[in-house]
Amino acid sequence: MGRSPCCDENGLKKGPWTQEEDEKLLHYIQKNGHGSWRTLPRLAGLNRCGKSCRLRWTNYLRPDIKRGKFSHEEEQTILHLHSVLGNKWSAIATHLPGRTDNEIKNFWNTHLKKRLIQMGFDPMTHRPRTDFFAALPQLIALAALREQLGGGTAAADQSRAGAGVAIVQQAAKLQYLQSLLQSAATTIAAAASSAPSSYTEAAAAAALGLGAICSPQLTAALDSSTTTTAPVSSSVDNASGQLLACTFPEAPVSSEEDEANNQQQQTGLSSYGLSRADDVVDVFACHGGNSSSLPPLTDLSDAASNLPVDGCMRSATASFSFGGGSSCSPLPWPELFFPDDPLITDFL
DNA sequence: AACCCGTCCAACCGCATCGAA
DNA sequence: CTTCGATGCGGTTGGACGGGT
Repeated sequence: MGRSPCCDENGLKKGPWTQEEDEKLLHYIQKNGHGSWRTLPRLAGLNRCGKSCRLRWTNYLRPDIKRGKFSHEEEQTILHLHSVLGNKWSAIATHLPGRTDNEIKNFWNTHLKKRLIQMGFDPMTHRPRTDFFAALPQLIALAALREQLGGGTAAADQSRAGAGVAIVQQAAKLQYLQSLLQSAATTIAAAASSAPSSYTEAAAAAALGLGAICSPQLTAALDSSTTTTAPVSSSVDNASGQLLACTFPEAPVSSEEDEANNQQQQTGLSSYGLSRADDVVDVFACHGGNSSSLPPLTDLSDAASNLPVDGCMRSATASFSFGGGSSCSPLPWPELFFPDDPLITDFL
């Protein structure tokens, strides 16, 4: 229970390791193994605490350490495993031979986390963040429009009475809806274009779904290159929004399965599942999967169950419920613009 | 050339966990 | 069962470095 006092001891060197120290440590471990880290520094002739020696060995000197940039596959593995395991860096590291937990942690904090945030994903939950401000320009414009059209006094209303005003108001409402939907679809498509492939299928599918409502052109553009029965997860090409096949080379299902399942159930961490087929794992498992699949990582099944049978669309759309949950209104303050319109209110 | 700022990453710190006494 | 030492793990820090102004 108690804390190790080793690093509190005075007189022990701290800070960066010198080449001489490295050589001593490497030499000793190669000859004797590390044995007890506590006694190792003394036996190896190092003025360091055992903890520091262990860290230096595991993170730097170990001969099987892989150096250099993370490959795309490694990135995908990290993203996926993090969505399942959370910040269990050591557990994640066991699936990436030659990579240390420290290295993965650093890579996550400096690259992947930021990228997810930029894409509008919550890096902890791997779910889209609610961003009310995305629709703010439309809200402001519509508020101004509404003010002009019918937001004034009763007298003013009377003076504008007539079918003409009503028609214009309806047109404004429709414009508002289309504007918001278009904006959402475009945002998703843009996010997908810079996304790691783990995320792009959901984004593309969600954009497709929204596009179907608001923009036939966008829908056609996305749909023409979408293969809804693709056997593996897909990604969206940066330039064109085309869906590209992308396999997932790790098979991270292991002893952590139980823990992962628990975590999924507790937090609804991810919008995608995990399935296995001949050492190729679907990042999204949105095409049916098989019996060994982990259960869905999302608690958004309500939203998903209302959608077409296509599994991909289901999981993807579930993950892109813009309100941040199935029970929330996906758009901010609908009552502001459609106070008396139950249809619109329900829709929103 | 000097400064600023952001990024990267090795290393540290402190808590958690495990196992032996 | 309790205590305590050893180790593991995750969060955080701080220095090196590079690019921009």
